[in-house]
Amino acid sequence: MNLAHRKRQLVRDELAEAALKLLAIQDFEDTTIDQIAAAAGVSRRTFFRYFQSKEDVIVESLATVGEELRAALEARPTGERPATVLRQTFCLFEQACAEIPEKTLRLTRLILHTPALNARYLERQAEWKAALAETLALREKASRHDLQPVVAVGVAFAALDAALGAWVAGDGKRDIADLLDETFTLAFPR
Amino acid sequence: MNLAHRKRQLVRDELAEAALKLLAIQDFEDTTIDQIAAAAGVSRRTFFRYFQSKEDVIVESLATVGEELRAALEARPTGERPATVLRQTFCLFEQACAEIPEKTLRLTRLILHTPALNARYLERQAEWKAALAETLALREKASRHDLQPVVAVGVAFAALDAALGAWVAGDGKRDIADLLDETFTLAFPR
DNA sequence: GCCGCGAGTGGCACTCAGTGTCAACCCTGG
DNA sequence: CCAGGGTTGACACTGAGTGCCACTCGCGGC
Repeated sequence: MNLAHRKRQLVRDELAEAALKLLAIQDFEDTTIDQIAAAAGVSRRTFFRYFQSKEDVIVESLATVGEELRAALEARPTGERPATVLRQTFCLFEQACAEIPEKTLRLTRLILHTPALNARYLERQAEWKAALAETLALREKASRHDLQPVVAVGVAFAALDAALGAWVAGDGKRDIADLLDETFTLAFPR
Repeated sequence: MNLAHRKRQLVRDELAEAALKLLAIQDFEDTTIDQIAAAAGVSRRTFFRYFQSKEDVIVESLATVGEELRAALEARPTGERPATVLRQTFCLFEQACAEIPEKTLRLTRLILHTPALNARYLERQAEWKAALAETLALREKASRHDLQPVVAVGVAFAALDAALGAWVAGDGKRDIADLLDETFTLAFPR
């Protein structure tokens, strides 16, 4: 049973890697699923047994981020002001950028510069926002329809977007942690 | 020449109206372009001469908002702080919500609740953000890579998103201007 | 060793979005 | 009357995504 599971993971990784290799030499729009499947040595039909769409091969790497963000937020000590809680929660992104910088940079640039991928990313981000707003509302004991947590999370993601945009614009030269510090200070003054 | 132009506009409106009528009775995903074209009395091919995609029939109504926002921002008197400038700029949305509330509410709910439409809307929003950030940067005489205007605009849209979300969640019962005041106060404290 | 069973796979056919092409058809101006 | 651009419908085609079915392979039971 565990062997079958690892075999599945193998094909999955093979497909994702084949997609990334193809996207290094041609545009996302020009890349067909037939090409990706052929490069991974499986049929087109099998591709769709692993990913729901062409975009998912790339964006799939963000699948677990939502739960990780929620867990990171819940782990923060009570009493911290929302701005600090959210800033610390976003340390999650710093880690990815620091551990494998060139791959993360390439992937981030790809997602931000490809309309179809950007759309899927924003879809994911909307889920993260909802999850974090809910968790933050519980934390702050806000009433159900209080807009404060929703706005705070939205502002935090505005800071994240600005920081990531500047990060790829500067080819990853500036430290993402510094950029996040700067945008958070601007977004949550005082 | 002007007659031909009005004829074009007629077909365009017919298609948009047919789409809205269909979406009142069935989901966006279940609605095919054949259905919309047939309802408007034209061929499928003609549909694509007026709209680039199925989503565009709905989102097309937002086509001019980008330039309108930019113009509204440029019209604000110098010396106003960014938070005030952006709040006043967004009065544009209040007008639409006030003039034809039930149609705007239906359209907004549709766009926010349909993944494909939401994706196109966010794409548009990204363009608006870029335009406003550029204009604001000129206004504030910020240096080219200053993050302040980008963050300010992002924060403003976080406030807009929260307000619009609450507006449709409350079925338009609460005044959108009040909601924007509330979310802007939360997003730009002091 | 054989049989059955479930999971993974490939192939095929199908729908639907979106695009290129071409012939027919206005309307308008000369 | 006719020559022109602009609009249209029909057809064919690619590519995304889905449903279906037959095949295979590894496994435990008999």
